[in-house]
Amino acid sequence: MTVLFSKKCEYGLQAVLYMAAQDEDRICSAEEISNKLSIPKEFISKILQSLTASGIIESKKGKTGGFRLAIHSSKIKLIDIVEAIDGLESFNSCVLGFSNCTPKNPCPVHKEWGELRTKAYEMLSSETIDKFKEKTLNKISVL
Amino acid sequence: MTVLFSKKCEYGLQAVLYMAAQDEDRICSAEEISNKLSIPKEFISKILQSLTASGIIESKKGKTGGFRLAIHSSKIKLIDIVEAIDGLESFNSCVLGFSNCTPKNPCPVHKEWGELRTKAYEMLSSETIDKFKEKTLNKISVL
DNA sequence: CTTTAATCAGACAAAAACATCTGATTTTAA
DNA sequence: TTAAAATCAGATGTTTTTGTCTGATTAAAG
Repeated sequence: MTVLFSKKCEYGLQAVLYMAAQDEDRICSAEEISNKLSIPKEFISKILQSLTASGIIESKKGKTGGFRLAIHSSKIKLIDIVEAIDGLESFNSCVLGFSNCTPKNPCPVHKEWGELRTKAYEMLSSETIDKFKEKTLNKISVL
Repeated sequence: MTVLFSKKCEYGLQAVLYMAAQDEDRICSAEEISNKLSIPKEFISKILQSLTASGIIESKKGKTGGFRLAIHSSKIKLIDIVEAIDGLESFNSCVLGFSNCTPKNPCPVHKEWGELRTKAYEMLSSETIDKFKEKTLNKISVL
């Protein structure tokens, strides 16, 4: 199979976008996120826990507990979520799997792939997630 | 982790590029490929078997047996190898993992990601692997 | 105070990906 | 003719990823 992000990361991205699309300060339970996004509850719970540890979201314990953004959506980029879950290694490793792939010892597609990778990185880091609020709401409404 | 191609696919790409960089019609054993590219022998053997089944390479059995391209390197593109091993599904599925991600029900990054995906596809399908011969030889020489 | 409903921590289980093993068959060459 | 060296097919084993379970803790509300 070919994948860009792990399932964990996909789910994490979805969940954070979901929370960013809610009314400010509203708390979402893991169960709500699980239901709305069709993600296994126990699995998304674990992912939300790790995002809490990363400081991207914060949790409230006890009855009426749940999660919300720990920082304003105008300060969170998609790449921050990717970095917290999958790390940034793939933006720095050879697409063909060759070791020691550097400008001095490039793989056959080094230059071309490097450009693409840079564009992907830019896409994930140029906009903050508040920009996605409306699009996220539209998407969620049809799930 | 974040990955573009599976390990199988990376190894397959490396192996086919390696064979394409050899003198025409020269046969390479799985062991040679394993040694030169530092890929576990039994694993690359399996991958070579499946590439043989796909018709990209051909095998010769018995002593002095091995593998070579089944078609000229001027007719093989990287995407053909990717398709044979990983399939093309990822070029047609949502980067955020949303279901039913279409122009009508786009995910928040649908348009931007679509453009990148198209560029990646073009990179893999625009050139045939005979173009990579020299670069491959250079790369292999330092492994 | 007790019940309820949530997160949290860590163990456990299942599935997929990665890798290896075994034995059969094929072919070359001594 | 036989030994050696290769592919082939299928089973098996290992590791990583994905997903689940259990019990503890926390906090609100009856």
